Order: sequence, then structure tokens, then C-alpha cells
Amino acid sequence: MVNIKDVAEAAGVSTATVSRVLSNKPRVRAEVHKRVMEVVQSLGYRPNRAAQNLRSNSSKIIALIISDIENPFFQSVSRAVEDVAQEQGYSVLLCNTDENPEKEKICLNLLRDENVAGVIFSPTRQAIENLTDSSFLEMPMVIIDRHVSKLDVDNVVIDNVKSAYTITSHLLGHGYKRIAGIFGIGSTTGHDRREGFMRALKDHNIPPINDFIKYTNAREEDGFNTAMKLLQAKERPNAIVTSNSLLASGVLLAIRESQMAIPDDIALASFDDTTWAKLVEPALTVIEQPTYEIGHTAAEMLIKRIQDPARSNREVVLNTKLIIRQSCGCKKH
Amino acid sequence: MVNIKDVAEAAGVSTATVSRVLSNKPRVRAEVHKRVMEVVQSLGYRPNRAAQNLRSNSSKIIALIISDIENPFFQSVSRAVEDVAQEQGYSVLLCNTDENPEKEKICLNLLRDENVAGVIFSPTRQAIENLTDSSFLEMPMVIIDRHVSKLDVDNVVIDNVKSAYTITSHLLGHGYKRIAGIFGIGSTTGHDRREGFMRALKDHNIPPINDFIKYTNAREEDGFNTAMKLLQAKERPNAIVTSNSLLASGVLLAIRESQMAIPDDIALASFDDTTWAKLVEPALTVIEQPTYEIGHTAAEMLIKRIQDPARSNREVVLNTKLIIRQSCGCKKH
DNA sequence: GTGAAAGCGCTAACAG
DNA sequence: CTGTTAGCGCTTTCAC
Repeated sequence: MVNIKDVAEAAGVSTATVSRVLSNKPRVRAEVHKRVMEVVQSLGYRPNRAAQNLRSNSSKIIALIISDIENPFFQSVSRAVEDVAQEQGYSVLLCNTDENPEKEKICLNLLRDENVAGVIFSPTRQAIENLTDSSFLEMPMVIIDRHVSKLDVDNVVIDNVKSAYTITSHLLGHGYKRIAGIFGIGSTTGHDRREGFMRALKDHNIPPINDFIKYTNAREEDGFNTAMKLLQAKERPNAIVTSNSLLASGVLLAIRESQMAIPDDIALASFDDTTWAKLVEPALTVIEQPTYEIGHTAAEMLIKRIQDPARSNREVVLNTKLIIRQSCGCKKH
Repeated sequence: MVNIKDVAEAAGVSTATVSRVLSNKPRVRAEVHKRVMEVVQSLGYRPNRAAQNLRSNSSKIIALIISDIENPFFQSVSRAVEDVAQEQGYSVLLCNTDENPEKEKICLNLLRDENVAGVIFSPTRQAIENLTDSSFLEMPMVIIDRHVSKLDVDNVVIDNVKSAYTITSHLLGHGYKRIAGIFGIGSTTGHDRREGFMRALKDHNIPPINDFIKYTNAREEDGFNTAMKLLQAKERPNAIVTSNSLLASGVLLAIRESQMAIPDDIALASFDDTTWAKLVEPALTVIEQPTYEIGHTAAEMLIKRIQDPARSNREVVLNTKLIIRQSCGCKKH
């Protein structure tokens, strides 16, 4: 592998000059610049990232810490992050944490060891606490999906309370009154959505039914199990709201298993407009999150912060959209 | 940040000894080993990855190069890779190539610059050609999903010909005779599946209809457009096989738009058992690929190769499973 | 068994 | 404007 010294010799300059040319520093004669670039070309020189990293304590890698790449929400986010990164000459390191605070910590440590340039992180509530008195915040970081007002970090989120309020109100508007809600337990997101849900009930003068409000892990099987219990109870809900698509698919399976008809027997609405939301019948009414935009914005903010660590923190709240389809449209309710 | 020198001083040994202890080299007195470990603990020392990388020309990062993380097939693969990597102390660098040979090359170059320990790669046909006379194969590499018999690399695949044969035969067995096939154009995978499709027709003495055999990009919209054309033609197919789930969802949308009933008017079968395959009605008959296992196997093979570069190459062919649901079950055909 | 010392390839003072 | 030089933190001969 050809190194900077080879280039320097071939171009008849010092390594320092080569380095200057390559990092577009000023104070280099145009002619020298040109000659060096030519040699770089002809020798096919590519700087050694490890050496750059060691010397400058920073790599061209940004990390994406999410709970699970198999969650459709994060797929789109990660795709966006990748796109921005690639464009700007960064690579993306992926870490799944399964909403496990222990893994989150291991991961963060590792990223520091790797000198990553920055981190895009979707933390558990637990991790948000830990972050406060850790040195992890020394890494450029933007938190996504989860709300962290108390922390001094860049933040890209949606308005979860409002979105949950909207979708619950939609159900209420169609006459559904016995609405159950299933929310993820690991994240602030689940909490916020629950709050929006509660507020909507309150504003419509519907007393909440405790047994209908569920916190659970946010996987498909949790949605299924929770829904089965709900549907087998004496007092059934006639509508269910879920706080993500994994839960929704579990609930849908449970509804099918219970031989109930959507939306006549029961309505279903969820967060996240996945591929399948429009494919099932009746198609699912959902809150669409601007997933790609979340990732895109986060990545751009991160890179800006990397370039200017002193930059003031900001919180970006992106808009969601209620997509009305047929899963909540029964006339009789 | 505490470095190896700090540890050496605190333990009253040389940096060389600390290094030996940390990499579990022999020839260190047990007592010294213990003392060093204690100091490492108490000081919270963590080796600098960049320095290790520079010195030893290899990082603890493995790369995953896939065409698109938004393709469900790769999600599961990447999850598996991540799991194995994490377990073995590696991190995963993610690269999307969009089946674009140019991007593949950029990516490969970058990975070499980063001194990644190894690469798991799902290449385009183009890239497979390029690989032959490139030096990229100097990196430990395992190729997944795509077939590369000519190359001297580790390879994890399924039997695409056979799987396509199986699912096509299933359709044929249910009396469908006018079967269209939509295959991805960028990969060897699409080719092989087309071949299995053709063979099944032949073995059942069904003359293939040229207009029913389509190569296209493998995204949802391509599936939609292709299917729309197929369905609007004078001579319609009464069954469609697609070579991945993205195409399948496009086709499904087209069928819905055309107001046709599955499986009575038209049958649909596809590769890839996604979340939604069991959620739509009628549920989709599919070839299930062992996606997680593909990723898992590939990651393990890669790590073995990293540890022993002289290891002989091997090809692992994993089994697929035909999951029969209701999308191909019409009696009248 | 252990230490001293030589770099890996690069960047950033500091000189000139 | 450009070269010299001193490391970044680690691993790995080579001595002892």
C-alpha cells in the first residue's frame, strides 16, 4: 500500500506538504498542489484512516444506535443516515441495543474506543438518565425518536403526545368509545403516546378504562398476547391503538385469531406507516412518521455538530400525518 | 483518557508487558498478569482502537455491504450479523449500494482504507466480474445471497433454482398454467430463480410465454408497474411468481387496483416470508429463506476466516421452505 | 519473563 | 510557502 511518504518523494516535496494538499489547507502554491494531486492520482494513494484517526482522535465514522434494525421505523431512519453519511464521506456503524441499557452502555463505550466522529442514538429512558453523568456526551451526539429535554443534546423527534391525541380523536370521532391502547414500555415514546391517548379521552369526556391501557415490550408477540387478553376479557374494547407497527401486526393477528371483523367488531389504528399497512384489508389507519426525514435531519445535524462542536443545541420536531384508511371507519359506532 | 503507559507505570511494568497481558500472550507470570489486570480495572483503561488498528493493520470492524437495508431480506441478515459480531467483539459497518456497481467499488475502497477485519458482501453480477481482477479479495470476505462459484471466496447462499422450481411447481400443481414470473435484474439471484421457474414449466410440459417472463429492478414500484402491464394485456396470466417481497407487494397492489380476486382470478406466490405475508388476505404462499441463518452463518464464517486466512474456501447452501398459505389455492384452476 | 526501543502513517507545531 | 520534527497509542522484535 502506497503511503504519504511515497507520494512526497515522488512529488519532490515533504510529507507535510502532501498532507496540506490533501486536506485542502491554504498556503500551498497552486503548482505544487497540482503536482501532488497528480502523483496521488497516478500512484493511487489513499490515506490510511487508522493513522488519521490515531493522530486526530477522530474517524470518518458515525454510529447509529437503535434498538432493533428489524423495526421498520429504524430501517427507514438508517437508510437516510446512510445516504447522508455516504454523501459527506462518512461511514455508518450500526448497533442494535434491544432497548437493553446494558448493551447501550457497552455500545457507547465501544464507540468511544473507536473514536467515532459522532453518534445518532435512540436511547431507552434508562440510558437518558445515565447519560447525564457520563462522559459520553463528549461525543457529538444527536438523539432521535426519544425526547430528552433535560439533556443538553441535539434532538430530532415528532410530537408524540399530539400524534397520539390525533389518532385517538379520530377513533373517538367515529364513535368508538371503548378504546384500548398498547404502548411500548422501554422508551419515552411509549409514555408520550400514552399521554396523548389519555388526553384525547379526557377531552372527549370518555373515562379511561384502566384495563384497556397497557404497557408492554414492543414486539409482535407482545402485541399478540396483549391483544388476546384484551379480546378474551368479558369487557372487550371496540378499538385498539398501538404505539408501533410491531405491536400492530401482533394485534392484527390476534384479531384474526379471534374471528373478529375490522372495523365492525373492532377498529385498529397504529403508529408507523409500514409497507403492509396499505396491503392488509381493511387497510390500516396510521400515524405516518417522517422516518426518512428524521434520519436525514439527524445525520445532517450531527455532521454540523461535528464540524462545529460549540454550536448551540437544538430540538427539531417533525410533523406526522394521519393517514386515514379503512380500519377505523365503521358507521355503526 | 488513560493509556497503556499509565497502566504500565501504575503496575510497575513496561508497556510491552501490559500489551502482552491484554492480548493474552503466554510468557507472563501469573502474578504480574493479575496485577496488571487489577490496574486496568481500577484505572478503567480501554485500549485505543485506532492505535491498535494502525499498528496491526486490522480493526475490529466487519462490514456488511448490501443493496438496501430497506429490503426485509437484508434486515434479518443484518440483524444476525450484528448479533454474531457483538458476541465476538466486532462492530458492524453498514453500506447500502442500491445494486450500483459504482457505489460498490467506492464502498470496497473505503473499507480497505478503514482496515476492516472482513467483509460480508451481496454483490451485483457486475461486481462479481470486477472482483476477479481486483485486490479486494485480499480482505477476508464472504459473499452472501449471490452465487460466485468461479471466485475463490466463501459463499453462503440458498438453492435459488430449486426453490423457484418448487414454488412454480406448487402453482402448476394447483392447475395454474398461465404463470408469469417477475425477477430482479441486478443479481445472479434473479437469474437463478428465473431458471428454476423455466425448468418447472418445462418439466410440466407448459410452453413458456415470453411476455410473461419479466426482468426488472426489484423495488415495489417496479413490481407494480410490471404487474399492471401484465394484467392489462389481452392475454393475462392467472398466476404470478415474484423473486422478492418488494416486487410481491407491488404486484399485490396492482392486483387490488385491478379489482381481481386472489386466488380465484389470479394466484400470487413470492420469495421471502415477510411480516406482512401472513397478514394480508389471503395470506401469501412464499419461499421462506433462512435469512437470519444466512447472516449468522456468514458472520461466523467470516470471523473464522479472519482468524485463519489460509482456511480453505467453502460454499454453504442453506435450505429454504415452501410455506403454503391461501394465495395459490384456487380449486377451479 | 520482561523491558527498551523502533516504528505503523499521519498531522501539526515550529522554523525558516 | 514549505520542510523538519515530534509524537498519537499501541505492538513487536530483540536483547537480557
